[in-house]
Amino acid sequence: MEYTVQKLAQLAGVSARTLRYYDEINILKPARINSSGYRIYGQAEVDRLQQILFYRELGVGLDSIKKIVTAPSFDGAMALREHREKLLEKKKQLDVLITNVDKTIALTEGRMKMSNKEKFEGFKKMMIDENEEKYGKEIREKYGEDTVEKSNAKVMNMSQEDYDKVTSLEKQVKETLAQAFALGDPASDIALKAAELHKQWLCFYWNEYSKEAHAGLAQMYVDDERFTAYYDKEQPGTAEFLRDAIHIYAGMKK
Amino acid sequence: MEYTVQKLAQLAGVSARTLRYYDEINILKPARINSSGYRIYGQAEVDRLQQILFYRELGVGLDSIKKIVTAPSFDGAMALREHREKLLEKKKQLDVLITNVDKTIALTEGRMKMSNKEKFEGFKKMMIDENEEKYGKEIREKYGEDTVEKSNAKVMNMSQEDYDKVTSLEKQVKETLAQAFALGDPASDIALKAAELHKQWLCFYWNEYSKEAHAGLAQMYVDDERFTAYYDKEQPGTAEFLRDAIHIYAGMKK
DNA sequence: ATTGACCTTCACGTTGCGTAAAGGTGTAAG
DNA sequence: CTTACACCTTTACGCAACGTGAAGGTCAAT
Repeated sequence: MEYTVQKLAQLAGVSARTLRYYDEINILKPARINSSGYRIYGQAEVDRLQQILFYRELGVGLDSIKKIVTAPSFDGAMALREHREKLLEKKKQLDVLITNVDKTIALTEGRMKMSNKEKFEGFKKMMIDENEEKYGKEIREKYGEDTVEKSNAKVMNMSQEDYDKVTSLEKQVKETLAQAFALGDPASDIALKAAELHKQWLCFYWNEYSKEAHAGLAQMYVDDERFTAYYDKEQPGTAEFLRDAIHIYAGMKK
Repeated sequence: MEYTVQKLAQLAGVSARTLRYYDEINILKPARINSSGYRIYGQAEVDRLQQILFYRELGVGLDSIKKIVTAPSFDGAMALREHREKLLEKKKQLDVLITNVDKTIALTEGRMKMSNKEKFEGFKKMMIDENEEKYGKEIREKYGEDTVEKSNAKVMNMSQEDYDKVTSLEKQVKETLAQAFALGDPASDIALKAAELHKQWLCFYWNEYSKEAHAGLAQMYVDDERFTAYYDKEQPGTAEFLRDAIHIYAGMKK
């Protein structure tokens, strides 16, 4: 059986252009060229194309595929193992990305208007963490502890104070909330104190504060499992308790 | 504070070329150009670059970033949700790829020389499954059942019989093995029958058979958790039992 | 005046094809 | 025999996001 470009393309489910390209880069040459200059492929080429597509399906680059299919003695397993590592790396990166996107979505969904500054803080922190992980040891060995510390401080120095404040507030909210939860009354002074601290914390992220928005966010803490999980981590029911306290604090429960 | 390209580049951890490119595509213009034609960036540009890098870190394309940062009223959350979907898709694809690469590695590691034909069989089956999933409904509605069936048959007809045989053999091996395992003796007739069937099955993948290789593969079933998991799925210990049976069948245990 | 480290604008290379453009070929129908 | 239409060919630009020179101007210090 012999095939022209179009026929083979249809058979294999690729475009004719792809076949011409494969010809061009010497990865799949036609069996022969007929008198009119048409590319004619035979069974061997069909088989070879299958191989190529097989590896392509695995995400292997064409140049690597070339090595694999042109040199039959080439260690395909090694190439695949290397490729596997790359895939795993990519997947890890994707997981990080998805997590971050999730976080960002969670923030924007809460109608929080995170200032650019804060956005960058998180971003920089992320970068620092990554740099630490990747190059931390190497750099520390080369330049000593001090330089690294200074470098990190420099990257972070823009509003380190703000960051510290918000972190501290977050901690206070959690502690106060835990105490209030132990008492069990969302209308108690300490519960309202927790709500107040939560408002302060919130004001680091929101440009304008309103009782309605605050109450809405509190409700979302209960409705959205991501937030619920965060608040209920220590004590199940905390998210609900916080919502009630905030609703009372915001005067939403009459 | 004002920055030249290089300074800003260093501050933000990108290349000067990147900044010039961002200028070129109108995603980040310098605050002004000085008398010598140098790009001069100010605080606002620094902030904007942070935004850009933030989204870039999330894997968002530059054109999408452009929309997000140039139109402040643009729904960033929606863009992010869409982006999230893309990421999840990619991840799923990656998982499939990794699984397939794993399988292929497992095969080559087992020194199985899967013929191209068989490789392609698997490949085609994969493609058919995918096509079915994606377009099956649409195509069926358009062309009716028959056409689809014929089309699938056509793609598969190359060695459908071989495929059927090997599938049937695989089933027989599993069943015989289960029976033998219930008796508990890897030297029993039925256990050796399972080993024999396993050899037949194996011969569909291997070009040449040797007792040593067969025994080696059997050992790998125990050593490599991927295989162990496969054989132990119904009854834990089956992989080990099969290894013993094959070793006896191959005359490796005296 | 001369380095050397900056800056500028082209402009080509990367990957895996898609997509015309401009023209030749094969075959069936009018 | 012409016409139509589907197929084939080569050539070449376009895509994303820059990397990497090349050729030449600028700035500060020596």
